[in-house]
Amino acid sequence: MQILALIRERFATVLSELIEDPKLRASSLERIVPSREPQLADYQANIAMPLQKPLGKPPLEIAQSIVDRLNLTDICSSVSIAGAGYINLKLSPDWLAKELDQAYIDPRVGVTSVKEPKTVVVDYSSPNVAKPMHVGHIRSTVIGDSIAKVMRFLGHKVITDNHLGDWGTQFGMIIYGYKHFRNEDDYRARPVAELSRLYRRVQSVIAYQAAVASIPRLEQGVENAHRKVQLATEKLNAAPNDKKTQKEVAAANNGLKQASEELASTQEKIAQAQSNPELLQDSERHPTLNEKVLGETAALHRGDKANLALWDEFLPHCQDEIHSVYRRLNIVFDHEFGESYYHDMLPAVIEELFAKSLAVPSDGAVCVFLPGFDAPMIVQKQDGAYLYATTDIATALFREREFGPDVSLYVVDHRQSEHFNKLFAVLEKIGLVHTQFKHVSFGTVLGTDGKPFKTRSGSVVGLESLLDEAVDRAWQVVCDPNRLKVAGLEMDDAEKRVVAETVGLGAIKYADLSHNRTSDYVFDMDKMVRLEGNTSAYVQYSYARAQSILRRAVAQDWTPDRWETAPMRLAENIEMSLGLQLSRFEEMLLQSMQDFTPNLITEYLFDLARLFSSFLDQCQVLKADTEREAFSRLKLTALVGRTLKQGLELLGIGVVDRM
RNA sequence: GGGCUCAUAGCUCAGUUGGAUAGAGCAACGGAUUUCUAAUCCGUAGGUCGAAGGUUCGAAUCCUUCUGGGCCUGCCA
Repeated sequence: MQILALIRERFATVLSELIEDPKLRASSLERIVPSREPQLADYQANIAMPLQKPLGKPPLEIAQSIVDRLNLTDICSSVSIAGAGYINLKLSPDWLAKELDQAYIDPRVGVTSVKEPKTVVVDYSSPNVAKPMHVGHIRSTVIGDSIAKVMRFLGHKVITDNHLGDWGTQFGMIIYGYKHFRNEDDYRARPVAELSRLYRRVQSVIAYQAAVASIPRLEQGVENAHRKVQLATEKLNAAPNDKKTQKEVAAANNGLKQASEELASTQEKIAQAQSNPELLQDSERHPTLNEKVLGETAALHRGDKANLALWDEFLPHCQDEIHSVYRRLNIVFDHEFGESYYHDMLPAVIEELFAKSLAVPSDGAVCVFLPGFDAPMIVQKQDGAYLYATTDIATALFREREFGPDVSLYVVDHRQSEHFNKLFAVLEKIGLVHTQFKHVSFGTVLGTDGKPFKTRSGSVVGLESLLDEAVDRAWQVVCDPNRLKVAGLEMDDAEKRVVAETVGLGAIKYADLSHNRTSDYVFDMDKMVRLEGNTSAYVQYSYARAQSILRRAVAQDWTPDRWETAPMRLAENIEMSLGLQLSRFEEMLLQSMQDFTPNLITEYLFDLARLFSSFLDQCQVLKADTEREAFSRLKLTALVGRTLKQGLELLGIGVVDRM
């Protein structure tokens, strides 16, 4: 149901008589929007004011001439002019009720399929398989999954692909660790845990060695910063009132502070590592470990039999682990073409780049220089190894052959935006002009300390235990015996488990999706499982209340077949508001996919749930004055429930009938 | 140095692409209940939209400058 589109059509016929310039007409139509002032209007047209100059008439006069020609009598109960020239529309409750009657008999709750479906590839999640998954992975996974679901629901042909990091340096780490540090018994008993331990062990030695190696550079940096401060201070003494010099001193001091802090924190890391005898011993016995690991990786890529055999052996275990997470999150991909899948195609990529005069040798590496970028895109290293940029090009070429997408989305965090800008520039030069590439970037997941989770440093909470914790807390709140008793819900343990799982996982997903994806977001378990306010639990709870009423209706013999065919009526203001919100479901979905912002969906669902609560507060459903009224309200309740369920489903969040 | 990005209520965040008096949630305060599930509803209070200019009918939103964070910046992904 697209009421806005219908209203715009009506305006379009009028505007074609008043405005000659087609561009001006189009921009005017876009100024017809859902009202920002629900008290005054349902929809508003802000078109008269900007036409003041082009038409050379006062806005109120323009607005009046538009209103005079408009034919909206079937749709609207009132069309009025207000303020500086706003045209305010109020929908007719009778007309809206009929539209909702139509939506009700539609399994898609009134959402039509797009007229021109596009083939859309969504690349999301894409973890490195050998590293344990952590909170940092959740954004790409949850946001990407939701975008894919919504696009598919809207009628597009969607292909999801989990671009697994199954071929990178981390395998060199595990292979090296396996060769030197493995505990055979542990490996046999629990391969994934052992591999993960090996990864961490190797990784921490490399981090330690890198920290030690960086000390001279950091010390030099502090010294340089000192000198800068001295120079700037002397300059300031010579000219105490020069503002530019004052700034220089401040900047120099700031630089010194930063350099000192970096040195101090690195020294602290080293000190911490040195209190760990096992790590020190590893480091002594395996100097320059990073190079050795790169050597193992290079050997793997060269086709070294032993390493390849190990890779073949490790990969299924690693995949099992991440698949168990996806199973739990209820996420299924169409494809999982990991990086390794493209390995054989990489030489051809380099050849093609040379053939098209895009690539040039530089400092022993192969680079693509691009206008507007300081640094080139490096596609082959000095040692001959390929990089993720190379793989990304190969992937895009493969997807072009295989799927021929109109749109290709990369749901990856914002730190890689420059990489994608370069990638898209290269792809265009190669000739992939048919596809619209888009980096759907998102902010960093921060800890409660406000600092980003860093894959390579410190102890990171594993994703699995995080999910466990959320479910655990959901259980404590939702399945509290006192609460269930008061609510009159008797649940066995099996039902409780389902409820806790649904609410707990929903909390994590919803918290993520409800933030504007472009901003950084603080992962705070305490807040998201509090189950109050703008949370998944509130929306899920509203759904459960709706189901409860429908159950009670059946119990008093008001089965759906009796009221489903009855006409809906939007008599009370709150019913009208609720109906209006229901009618905007499709518009909202289209809006949210315009720039791929799922937070519009959570916002919509939260608003819908709140309106529903107000409705239940103000209107009796089962004890309505007349049966006719009760039937209408039952229908409204059912439609709210279905819309909530459908909306949550598009976010990858489930519902339960009782909670 | 260059580039990207962010700054909105005490806290966490929205803000429909430039529209009317800047909105929610949490926290605070005051009301409502023999509940169709109170995980609720209604209300009060809380703001120099980081700062200063500019663009125009109109700016949190656009342009410039400044301040302060975050990120990226040739051989990780």
